[in-house]
Amino acid sequence: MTEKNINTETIILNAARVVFQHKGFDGARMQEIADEAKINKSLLHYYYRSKELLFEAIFNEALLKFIPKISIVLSSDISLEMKVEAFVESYINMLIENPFLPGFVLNEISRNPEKIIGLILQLGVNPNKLDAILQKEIEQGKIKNISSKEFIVNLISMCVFPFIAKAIIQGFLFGNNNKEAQQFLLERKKSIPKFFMNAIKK
Amino acid sequence: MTEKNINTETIILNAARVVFQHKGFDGARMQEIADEAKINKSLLHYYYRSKELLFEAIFNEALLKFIPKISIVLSSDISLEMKVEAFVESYINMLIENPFLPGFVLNEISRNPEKIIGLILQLGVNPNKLDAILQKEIEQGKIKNISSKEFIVNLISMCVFPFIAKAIIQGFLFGNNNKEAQQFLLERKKSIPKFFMNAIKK
DNA sequence: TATATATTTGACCAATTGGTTAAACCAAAT
DNA sequence: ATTTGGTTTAACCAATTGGTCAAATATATA
Repeated sequence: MTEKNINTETIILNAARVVFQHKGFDGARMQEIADEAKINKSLLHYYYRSKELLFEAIFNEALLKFIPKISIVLSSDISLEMKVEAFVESYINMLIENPFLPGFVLNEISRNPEKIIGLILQLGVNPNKLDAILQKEIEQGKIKNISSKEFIVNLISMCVFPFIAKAIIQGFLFGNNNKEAQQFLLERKKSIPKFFMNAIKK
Repeated sequence: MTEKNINTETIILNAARVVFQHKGFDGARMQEIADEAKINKSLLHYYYRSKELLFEAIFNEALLKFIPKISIVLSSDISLEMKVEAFVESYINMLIENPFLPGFVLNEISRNPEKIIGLILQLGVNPNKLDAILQKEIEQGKIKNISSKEFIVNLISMCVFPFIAKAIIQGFLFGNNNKEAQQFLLERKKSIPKFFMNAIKK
């Protein structure tokens, strides 16, 4: 009972994840999610009362995965360069496993910004820690003067954007060759930290 | 007659642009576009036979604006650094005027990649020119070794991504202070070229 | 085994939505 | 003034969609 229960719920969530991430809230159809899960449509409403609630379950999970857990990397006792390397490596690995995540999350946020304000404040990211680290490095003359905001926005931009724009990059720069485009994304695990550290090192 | 004709058509396009860019194809309602244009819904179908056709008109226009016209900047007779500055300046100006453009275009592309393959091939971007320029600079020892693909992807990532992620950046880094976040985007016209050139200069 | 409880299904519904159509309207030409 | 052409509207329609409900089925409990 409980096991079957959990199982069905997982099946539903997996199906909903696929459909919502590909089509967005407006484009997704409850029937399509039911088909994907190979269950009756009514069963969706049995476990999640409405499309809204089912979507929220998927979206919250996606948002948590999308928000990089920088603090873990930051608090480790390694050089800034290695921190950047470790962050990019783990974040791009996540993106390769969840290529539709960024587009999905960012799109739904901009479609409904008010809804996530609460979630964001709840998560409570503190840029202070990064601020302190950067300040020390700057004072020691190791890196150029850069704000933590620029630092984090530039780094995440270079990691995430190519995944959002993969189709267009693949079309324009790789003659629609999927393999080459995919390889390009992979290699960025190495090229981004190199590029990034060159930009800030003194 | 003709004047009125053109006028109505423009009114419709303006209304459709607003609604489609905010809600996407699936989220947009023909009735809402009609309301925005303050006309009868049937009139939409009189000028554009279907939602699809009206959407295509908006999307093609948006795609053309979104694809940076790099060649213009590239062919001018100024240093690479100034080319980068000019490109970022003009591109971010466009983004400030059309903040919803990137999310709209990229989202609809990833929702329907096949449809734009034709458009892309038609536009025919040639990275060769940029390739040649970079190669020369590298040989002259002015910049580090970097492929034109990395060059263009990194540059455009840093320009575009913050606009797609504005809501989340504003929430996390600026305590939902719109003005500060907007100011941040503006200042990137200067900070991106500086950061970027530091990364590639030798 | 019999009873109660939870799960799954098929049939159905009300609301929404893109689209159609015939009639009304309006400006210019005759 | 009447006709003619394109333009605009109101009423309507068929299909889709999220959601409901009662019946059926499986599962656990007594």
